[in-house]
Amino acid sequence: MKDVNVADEVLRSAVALFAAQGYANTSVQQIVEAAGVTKGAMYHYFESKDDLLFAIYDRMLTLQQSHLDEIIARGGGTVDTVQAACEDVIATSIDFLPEGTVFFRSLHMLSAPRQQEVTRRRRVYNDAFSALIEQGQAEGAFRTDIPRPVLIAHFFSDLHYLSHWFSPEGPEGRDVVAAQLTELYLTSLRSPDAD
Amino acid sequence: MKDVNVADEVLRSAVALFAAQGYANTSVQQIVEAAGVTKGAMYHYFESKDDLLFAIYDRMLTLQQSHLDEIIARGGGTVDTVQAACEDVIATSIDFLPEGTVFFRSLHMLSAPRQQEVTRRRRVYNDAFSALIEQGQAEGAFRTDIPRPVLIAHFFSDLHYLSHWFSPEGPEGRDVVAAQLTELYLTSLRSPDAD
DNA sequence: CGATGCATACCGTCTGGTCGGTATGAACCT
DNA sequence: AGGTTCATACCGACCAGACGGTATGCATCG
Repeated sequence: MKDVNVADEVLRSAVALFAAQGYANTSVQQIVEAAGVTKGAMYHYFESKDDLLFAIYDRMLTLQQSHLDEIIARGGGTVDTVQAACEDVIATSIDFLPEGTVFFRSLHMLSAPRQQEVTRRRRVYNDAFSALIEQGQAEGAFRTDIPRPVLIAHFFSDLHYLSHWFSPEGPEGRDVVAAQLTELYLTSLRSPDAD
Repeated sequence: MKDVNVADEVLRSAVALFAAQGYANTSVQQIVEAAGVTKGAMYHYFESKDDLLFAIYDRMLTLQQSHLDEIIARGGGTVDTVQAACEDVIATSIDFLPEGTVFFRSLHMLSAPRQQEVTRRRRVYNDAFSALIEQGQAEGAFRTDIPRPVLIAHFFSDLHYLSHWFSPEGPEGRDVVAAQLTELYLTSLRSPDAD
């Protein structure tokens, strides 16, 4: 009955601790204590500490991918699509702040082959976003005087930095901040000589 | 004669290793081996591993502060000042990419009191930048419909993310990227109804 | 000769991971 | 239905090694 529950609880605790203290600085003991289980139980579900970290990455990557797929499937007008995508992605990033922290900070702690897999799947995500913008450029809605990789990085930087300043207890709510950051980004992205 | 040299070499190696593998995942052994000295030598100059990390932070904070002081001292027209400041800060961040990586990632590894000091000095830096923008807002050059903390975060996010995508071997040089990111930021920052 | 600048050997602690064992319960045989 | 078997879920004591840090010793220099 606790079958899934234990693994889930361990993952939950691991995310919180990794985000707060970093992967290398968090011991397996701490994790299992926080999860209220024993080390034996944990090692029954995960092969190693590395395995545990990868499970977190896998979850996030899957979530990210399905999320973007859905957005693209919605399709429609390009500029509006990009705007909706940005707001959506930012809002989701806020919902998963601790996961995001781990996601961005702990790549180099993974074993080499897993690092490669994560990088590969991340690139897929990146490319999908890049394609959205390229489409907008083709329609003349987005500026083309700045290399697309820079435009992409300029957006992802906002996601990445969220955990360093955004607080759920802060004055602005999730959706407000998502809208504000999107507004800033789209303003800089729009073609100067658009309609 | 090697007085300063040893401590310097150790710091250099530490920055490179901390940036590449993280603080907690880097052993003192690795650092001294990379620096070509012994552990005894290192502990002659630094009290602890924590001390070593703090020395890196101290260097960066000092550099940052003097840098911003200089920019502000230059003064002049607000919008141009902000633009120059942005380009300058981004370019400098590129020059110190590994240091920046450590600077952003390893705060929570410092001992509590030192963490506070770093946070305090960081806030000073932040506030100075915020004041620059406030001035621009007062002159009607910058938008006021979005909270200033969000505007600030939107800028610092670019700095923070640099180490995740910028490569000195990439197609664009340091100054070009600095100019492009500044252009993007200032476009989103400018008041919609400016001259 | 004392102080500085190191080298070397060593220590206690904590880490990720292992391993023998047990409780539980479903499946199967008779 | 009662007994046997077997897999799964889990426990908790334990280990080898790596870690940060220290103590001691020695060479050099002023």
